[in-house]
Parts: sequence; structure tokens; C-alpha cells
Amino acid sequence: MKCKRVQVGESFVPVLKDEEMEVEHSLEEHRNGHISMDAGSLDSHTTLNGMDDLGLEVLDGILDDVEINDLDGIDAFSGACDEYFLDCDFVNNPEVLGYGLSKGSLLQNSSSETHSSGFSGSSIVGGGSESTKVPSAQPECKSDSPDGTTTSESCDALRNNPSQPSNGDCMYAISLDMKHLHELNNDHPLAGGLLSFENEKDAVEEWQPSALREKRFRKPTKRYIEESSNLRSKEKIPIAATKSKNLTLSSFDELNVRPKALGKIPGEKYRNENSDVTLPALKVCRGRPKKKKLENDKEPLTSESEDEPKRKDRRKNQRMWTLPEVKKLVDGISEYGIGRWTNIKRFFFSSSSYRTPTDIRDKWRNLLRASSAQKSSDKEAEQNDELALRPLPVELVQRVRELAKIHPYPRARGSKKSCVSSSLGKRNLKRKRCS
DNA sequence: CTTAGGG
DNA sequence: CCCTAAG
Repeated sequence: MKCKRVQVGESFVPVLKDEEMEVEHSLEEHRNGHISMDAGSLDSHTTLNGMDDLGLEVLDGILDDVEINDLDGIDAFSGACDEYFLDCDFVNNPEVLGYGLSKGSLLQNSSSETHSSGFSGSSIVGGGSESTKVPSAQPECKSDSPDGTTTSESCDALRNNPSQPSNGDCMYAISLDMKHLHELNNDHPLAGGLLSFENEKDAVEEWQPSALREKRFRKPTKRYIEESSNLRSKEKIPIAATKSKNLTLSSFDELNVRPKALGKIPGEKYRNENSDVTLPALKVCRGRPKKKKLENDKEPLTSESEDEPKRKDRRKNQRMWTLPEVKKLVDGISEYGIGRWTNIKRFFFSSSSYRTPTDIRDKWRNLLRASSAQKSSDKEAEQNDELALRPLPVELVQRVRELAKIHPYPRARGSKKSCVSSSLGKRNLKRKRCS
């Protein structure tokens, strides 16, 4: 919680000499911090299977908070940190978290291409707007360990100058990362793009085999980037329902949203048509831009291998609902009632441009169904089953149930035989038992 | 445009 | 999630 603030203060004051630069730096560093935190959570997700959903929620929590507070970086970040540590139980065992983050970032890239594409996404963001900003994001993620003892050191070192290692561990970490990135460069050209930033050049050069180095300096052409990103996104969409994929998507989205904080203030609703020409991949990933039927007959071509084919791609742009989201939904409903879904969307989901009011309503419908199902057969076995699928804390289910009692959703319950008088007010009165 | 309902 | 009909 507070450790982050302290840590930040410590690390910045001695390191930076120009005061004017400080604000800017801190802002962007924190922003990058978010990015790399995403990566961290991501990797912890893949590394420690047990933490799947925690990672999810946490990630969402962070991002949501960030988006809301986005105006100033530091507060937003510490806020995010608070939420981060509060939302999950990691407070109690920081070691685990540390393990998840640091180990995860070491292991990244080697596991799945999800990560690589995520990274290439971020690199594109940096490259598109201001070319030199992103690269410093990489080392940052290691500094997010809660106890911040050794990591804050490495944080300092890294921030100072990556090419002047003062800490063995951190250097090791970086070199590992960069090495992986370079390995990626072979089959993931986008990742190579990340390395072409001048900040990295010097640092990278030292421990790169010359063969790879040569290849690295070849900047991919614009068209190359576009094409490959298109390919990448194309194969990403059909399997978007997987958890990890979903995570990636959401981080993508947040990345895309970020410019808002820099002062753009886009038009809130669907601002993806004109805004970022430089981010083709992100744009494609943004799911449900409008209502066109463009990509209907494209047929991904990459025949879905592992995930269920799910013929007739019903959930094209599915995004898994994370726990904070559900929480927000419940809050919103208890605030505005059932049926005021635009309000709920506007006030509780303003940060997430996906989640149309209809989606929210659908989610509520599903929640109702789930809760009632759980209620009807409140056996341990069932609950365990539910837990296996989705944790959905009992507390939340309780709230859902209460809300369901207050405003029963129209014929969501099994009793299809609505009362004879259909002319009665549909809103608010809603007596469910007419017999 | 928003909501409800069904697929 | 998507589509459509109704206010």
C-alpha cells in the first residue's frame, strides 16, 4: 500500500537531477509501471495456476482505478496499488506476490505468444506517439514487489541507467528479458520493434551475440508491422474467450485508453474510428467498434486448435467479466435499480468503453440465473463446482440475491406463467407472486 | 436512442 | 455476445 509511495519518493529524489523533468518522468514512469504491471499479473497468471482469478480481478481493479483517477499519475498509481493490495489477499503473504511478479517477468515471452503480442502492442503505442518512452517500462515491473527491499534498489539502478548495472540481480533480470525479446525477434517481428528504440540500443548491445544484433537493428517497415499485427490480431480474435487471451485483450484496451489521460479527451463512447491510426492491432482488438458486418466472412483461417471451436462464433467479442466488474454492476443496480442500464453504464462503467448497457443487462441476467441456481441447490458439491468455474464470492452472491428479491427480473425465474394481468406496471411494482 | 427478450 | 422489436 504505502510502500509504493515511499518507494517512489525514495527512488526519484536521488536519481533525477532536473526538477522539471521529474513530473514528466514520474508520470510516464508510472504509466509504464501500469503496463508492466499488467505483464506481471499476466505472467503470474500463467505461472501460478492457483492465482488465476486473483490475477484477473487484480488486474481489472488496477486498471479501473487507474482509468478513473488518471489525471495525476502518482495518486492514481498509489490508488491502484492500494486497490491492488486490498483487493487480493496478497497483503498477507507478500512473498507470493513478489514471486509472481518477478518470476513471472522473467518467464515471460518464453511461455506463450500472448505475452509477446501484448508487448508488441505496448511497443507500438510508444512508437506511434513518442518513440522513446516505452522501453523503460521493462525493468519497472520488477520494482513492484510489495516489500520493496531489494527491488527498490534495483528500481533505482534501472532508472538511473540500464547500461550501468549496480545490482547484479537486476542486471540479470534485464538481460534475461532482453534476451528473450531478441529470441522473439526471430518469429515475432513486432517484439523486435520494441528493441529498436535508441534507449535500449546501448544497453542491449553489450550482451548480444553479434549475429542477433545485426538482425535487431533492421527496423521492420511500417507495412511489415501492419501486416504482422493484422495477422496476429486475426488469430487472436477467435480464441478471445480464453482467460489469458481475455486478459491480454483487456490490457490492450487499457493501453489504448491511456492517451485520454494525456489530454486528448475523446468522445467517451466509441472513439476508436478516427483516433489511432498508428495502432492497427489495437484497433482491431478493440472489439465491437460499431455495427458493421465486416469481419463476418473473413473466416480466421487459423482453425482454432485448442479452444472449443464453438461453431457459429457466437461470442465474437467476448470479454470475461471480472469480479470488480461484477461488483460494480451490483453496486450500480442497487443504486439505480433494474432497467436503468444506461445510467449504470455511464456512472459505473464509464471507464470501460466496451460493456454496452445491453451487455450489462445480459450480465445481470446471467448473474440472476447463476445466483438462483446456486440458491436452489445449495449443496457443497454444487458450490465447489461453481468455485471451480468461477470463484464468485458468496458475499457477492448474497447481494445479487437481495437485489433479485427487490427487483425481480422479468420472467428470468423459472415461473414462465406470468400473472394474468400483464397490464400492471412493469417497473418497480413487480409483484412476483400473484397466486 | 434505450430497453426487453430471444437466439 | 448478438440481433431485433417495441416504447
